Amino acid sequence: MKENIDKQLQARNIKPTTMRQLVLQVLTVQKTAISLPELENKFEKADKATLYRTLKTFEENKLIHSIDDGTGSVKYALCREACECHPEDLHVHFSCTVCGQTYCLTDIPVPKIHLPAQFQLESVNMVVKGICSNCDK
Amino acid sequence: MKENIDKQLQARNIKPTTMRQLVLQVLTVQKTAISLPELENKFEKADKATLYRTLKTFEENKLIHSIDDGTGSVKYALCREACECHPEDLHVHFSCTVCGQTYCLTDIPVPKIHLPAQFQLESVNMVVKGICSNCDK
DNA sequence: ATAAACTTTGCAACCCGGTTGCAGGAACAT
DNA sequence: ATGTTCCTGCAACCGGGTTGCAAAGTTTAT
Ligand SMILES: [Mn+2]
Ligand SMILES: [Mn+2]
Ligand SMILES: [Zn+2]
Ligand SMILES: [Zn+2]
Repeated sequence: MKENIDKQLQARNIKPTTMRQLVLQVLTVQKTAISLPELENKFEKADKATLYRTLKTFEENKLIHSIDDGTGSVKYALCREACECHPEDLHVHFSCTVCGQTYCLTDIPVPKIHLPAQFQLESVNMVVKGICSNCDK
Repeated sequence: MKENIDKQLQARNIKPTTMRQLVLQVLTVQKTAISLPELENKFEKADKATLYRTLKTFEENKLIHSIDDGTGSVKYALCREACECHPEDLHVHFSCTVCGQTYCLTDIPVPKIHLPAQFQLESVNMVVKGICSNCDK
């Protein structure tokens, strides 16, 4: 497992420090996207700023992507191995209004949009809000 | 003009106080979506809390809709006259990474998404980021 | 091996958008 | 006129995010 973690980091040109290994471990176990405050709570004693910068580093190197789900805190989730976070790589996200979980709908690509003349697309954030399958029962 | 402002308020069952008339006036003139801090700056001396509650009232009564464009502050824009903010009523938004303006692309409806089983849709926030026609020159 | 240079971490402080409690004032109904 | 409800202004607070800085750790050059 540790092996794998380090490989992932190296594949994205991120030096495998202890802190980064731990954070990536959490992100790997995690099934839904996680916010900075939530990440903080996963550790007994961890510094917000360090975690913050760790996430920034991960994001810059496209190990993770961020989702603004409108809940007030940005969430983060692992990218697929080959992801370069280009517009074609993007998928839809789902934010549950009951449990607050945010899901990567990796099978659902963001639909192409035909923009008005002279508008240039760089990226898209598409978040569906509703009730997730866990809360639907 | 004042006439019109009051009519719009009454059409949404909002009592036309001075504050509300002024805010709606600003929102009507405004061509792009506006945030609470930006709205504050449109007035010499205005109370943030009052403006905040005014926007909330407007939103609850579907006179305006909110857009979370990921810039850190929620933006607001007028709804079309008949808008009920149902999923079918929603349109795509565009946030310019150069000038920071957020546009309502009212002609571009949010594409229908086929969610996984047991996921119930309530609403959608779709924001395209890029360079707007003004900044494209 | 030692020193210099660079990177990462931890702590504290700060910024800012958003939100709430409360008291005074305006509008409305009786 | 009196009571009730709604609106406004002020102040304080909250929480996520961000930064400066010095200590600790790592890498590179001598
Ligand atoms: Mn995702
Ligand atoms: Mn809009
Ligand atoms: Zn749920
Ligand atoms: Zn622009």
